[in-house]
Amino acid sequence: MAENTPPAVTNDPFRQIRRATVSDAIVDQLRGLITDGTLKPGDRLPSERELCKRFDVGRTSVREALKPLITMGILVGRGGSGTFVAAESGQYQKPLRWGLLGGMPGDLQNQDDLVETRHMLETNAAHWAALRATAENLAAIEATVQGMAEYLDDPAKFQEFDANFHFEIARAAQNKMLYRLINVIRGQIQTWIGERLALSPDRADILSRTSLEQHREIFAAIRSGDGDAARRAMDNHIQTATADLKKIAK
Amino acid sequence: MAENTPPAVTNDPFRQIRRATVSDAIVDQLRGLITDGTLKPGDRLPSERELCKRFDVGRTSVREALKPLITMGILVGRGGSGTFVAAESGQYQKPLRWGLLGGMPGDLQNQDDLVETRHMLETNAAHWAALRATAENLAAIEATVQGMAEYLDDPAKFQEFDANFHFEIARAAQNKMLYRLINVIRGQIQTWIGERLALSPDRADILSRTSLEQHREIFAAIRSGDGDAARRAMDNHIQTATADLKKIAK
DNA sequence: TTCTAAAATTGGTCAGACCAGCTGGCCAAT
DNA sequence: ATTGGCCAGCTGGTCTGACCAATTTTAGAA
Repeated sequence: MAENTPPAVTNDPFRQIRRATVSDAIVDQLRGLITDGTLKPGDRLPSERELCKRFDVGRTSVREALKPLITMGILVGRGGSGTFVAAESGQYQKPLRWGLLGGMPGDLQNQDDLVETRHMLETNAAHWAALRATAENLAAIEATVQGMAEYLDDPAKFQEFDANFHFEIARAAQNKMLYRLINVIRGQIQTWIGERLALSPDRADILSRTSLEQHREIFAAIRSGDGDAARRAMDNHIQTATADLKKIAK
Repeated sequence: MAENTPPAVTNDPFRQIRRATVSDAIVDQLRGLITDGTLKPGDRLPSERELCKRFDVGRTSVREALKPLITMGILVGRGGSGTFVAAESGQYQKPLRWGLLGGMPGDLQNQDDLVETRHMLETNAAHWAALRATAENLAAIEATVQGMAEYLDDPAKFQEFDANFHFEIARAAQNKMLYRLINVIRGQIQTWIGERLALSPDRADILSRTSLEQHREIFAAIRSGDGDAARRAMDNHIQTATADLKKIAK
């Protein structure tokens, strides 16, 4: 593994001197306003020209402060209308994706890392979901299972409910950090599944039926509050699903 | 948990339209050049004025493309010198931290999520490390254990080797994605440990001795290639360490 | 050759301008 | 009263040109 620059322990008393640039200071301030709730999702920021006057800086600096926040999905700029605080769900997706997958060539080893990490995250999510799921969580999960059953013959719809099933479990685990991770990694997995399935659409049907049965088992375990059973069920599901999809690749 | 906007399944035939901006296109292109290795860490980008001519756009657009990459730590701008590709470790640290911790708010729920996620990541890392550690990995891990033993009376040094112990295990798991996650989360945990330990420095000594013993057990399990034992040992270590630190908080 | 001071280069910032798209109000036609 | 077109004003996106401070390079002096 490359990934040098290990722990990077800095005992150096001569720290780096970095005078804050104007735009970075504005970034920090805006981030603070968002995290402390002064600016809530959907709120509209003052116009750039207005911010120039408020901060007493040039418009360049304001824009260069807004730009990173926009690129990372924390703000959204709508030309002609204004700049708005993005929905919370979008505020972490892009940086997380960049951080996890960024700078990594899409080679095979990487694919394996992805699948393995996903396995770890989702089995644990199932475990915690079994212990913590609320009534609403259970209802939401059950709804996705029913959706899958209903659309057994519509691969696109089926996959949609399949994905939602996993999302709802991640949500039921009541760990925001875990939810975010699964959300992002699941996105990658989903495209991978799509590629594989496109190779032999005829297989999709039988895979779906197996998958549905496994989802039912997972849900049953979660509903019964049995954390270990939920973990095992999810483990079993992911193992077989991954294996099946890899077989298709051949 | 807030985090609404679940899977965001849009069957709406009237999709959102968004025109691409110039700077975003440049961002994508630059990220591509970095990902595919055309631009390697340490490389110097053409000057902004040069990029203007290459892309045939205004300097504003070039700068607004560079700014997000700089803010996320993928590039570093040195005034008077140029803009450079950051070291690989810097390319995922900051984005990951932003995405995972969404600012840096130290609210309680967040802290629990952090500890729980860390537990999941590290126990799995130990498991895989036991199955995959190379001779070099084992040597590196052992070195950190020896370092801890040597600096039992120097809390700062001890913590440093402690942290490196966990980093080396993460590395030995041979999963780059997992390594990055642990790297970032460990950073947060480390500051948390520091805070707690500062509250009662006298406790540090006895905690260190217990910790060292547990590290030895983890290492032994990894060296023997027993994945389950390694997971249990790491689980035990983290559980007790977390509990002890939380007690200090009182 | 070595040292030093000037010149060129670079990122950071500002100001002013223009464009395309959005918003909201006004008004005529229905 | 509702609809649809129209227009003026505002907003973000982009471009240009300029200045500053820090750095790098160069050229000249020793």
